Amino acid sequence: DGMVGEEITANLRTIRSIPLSLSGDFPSLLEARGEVVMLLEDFQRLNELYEERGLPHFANPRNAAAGSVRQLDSKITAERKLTFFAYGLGRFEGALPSSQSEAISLLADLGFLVSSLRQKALGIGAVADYCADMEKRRETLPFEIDGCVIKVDEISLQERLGEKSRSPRWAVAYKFKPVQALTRIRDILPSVGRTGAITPLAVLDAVQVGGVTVSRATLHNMDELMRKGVLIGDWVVIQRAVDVIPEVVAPLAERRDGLERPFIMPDRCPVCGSGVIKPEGEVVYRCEGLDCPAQIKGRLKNFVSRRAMDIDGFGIKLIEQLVDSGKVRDMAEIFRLDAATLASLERMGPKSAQNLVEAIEKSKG
DNA sequence: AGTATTCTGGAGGGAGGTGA
DNA sequence: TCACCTCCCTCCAGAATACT
Repeated sequence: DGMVGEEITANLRTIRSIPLSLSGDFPSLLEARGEVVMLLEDFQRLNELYEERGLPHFANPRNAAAGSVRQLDSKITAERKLTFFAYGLGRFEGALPSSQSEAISLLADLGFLVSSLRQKALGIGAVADYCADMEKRRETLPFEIDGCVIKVDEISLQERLGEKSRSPRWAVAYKFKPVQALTRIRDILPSVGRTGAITPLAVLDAVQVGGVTVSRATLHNMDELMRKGVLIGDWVVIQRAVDVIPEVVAPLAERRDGLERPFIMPDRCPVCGSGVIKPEGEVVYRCEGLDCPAQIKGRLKNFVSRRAMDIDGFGIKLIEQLVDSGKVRDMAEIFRLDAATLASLERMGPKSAQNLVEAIEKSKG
């Protein structure tokens, strides 16, 4: 996140397209930004190798590349064969290029691999043509892509445009149409989140979409479900929104056989049995229960996963046990657990329980 | 009024813990 | 030692909410 992260230098040194020394007239300080990818050819070869070794296949190049970079043993990373494409400059000391395209040419001169598909386009028409052309050529490329990045070329204009909190205003992604697939909705379940929001969740017949097995998809809320007109038992088109989140696009009404039935929002929370209300002006239905285990677990999970508390090995499973046994309803209560409960936790044995006990003892100090 | 941020959902895969 | 399990992290759309 800019402050905390993983040390992957040793792994990156195994990537051949990252030069270990720069060539030509290089600046005194250079931060090369880019992307690590696994070429389709290398992905296929890797899976063949794993096949020979009797190991499971990798599902897709993107996750295989992400996992390879995180390896603790760089020998494994070296074997995976990754490729690095440089696409921009970060910190820099020296004669700064005046445009994005010059910056990329500079990176190439210094010995970095840069994309040969990049192109300068004058005007939005040329940009649109380029994107359309790339979408056509998508299947023939040596790596998977899901779109194009369009950048303002002149650095002075980039500086005038500035940045938003997480992304610059001078660059935008154009995403291709997502890959779609057909499957059937087995059931729609009401799922209770940490805020009590009850979300209709489609349980699907598992189907492959863009290198991933999809078996569940959120329908967000009742309005969204009604707008799409989805029934339990429907054949539906699904897609991965921008290649990540599974989404139900639309039902195929012509495939209905009359056995489909609508999802009805329960009037009692499926987890705690409390009433379900739809607050005025809101889209979501909510569980009214103050002690709803689903909400408590959700809140505690969220709290822990955001590392608000620095307890090593503090397990979600342990939280669930504490909530299920009725011993804990919020974070503060964890620190007020009585001696008998702590003792029984310690007897449970798992390291996470002992870590928790230790953390609580420390907090009392 | 318009823009930014936060929250929520699911899947894949690595790391590390657990138990036989 | 090995198989299995849990957890974490990442991605982004849509809704709600916060901020300018």
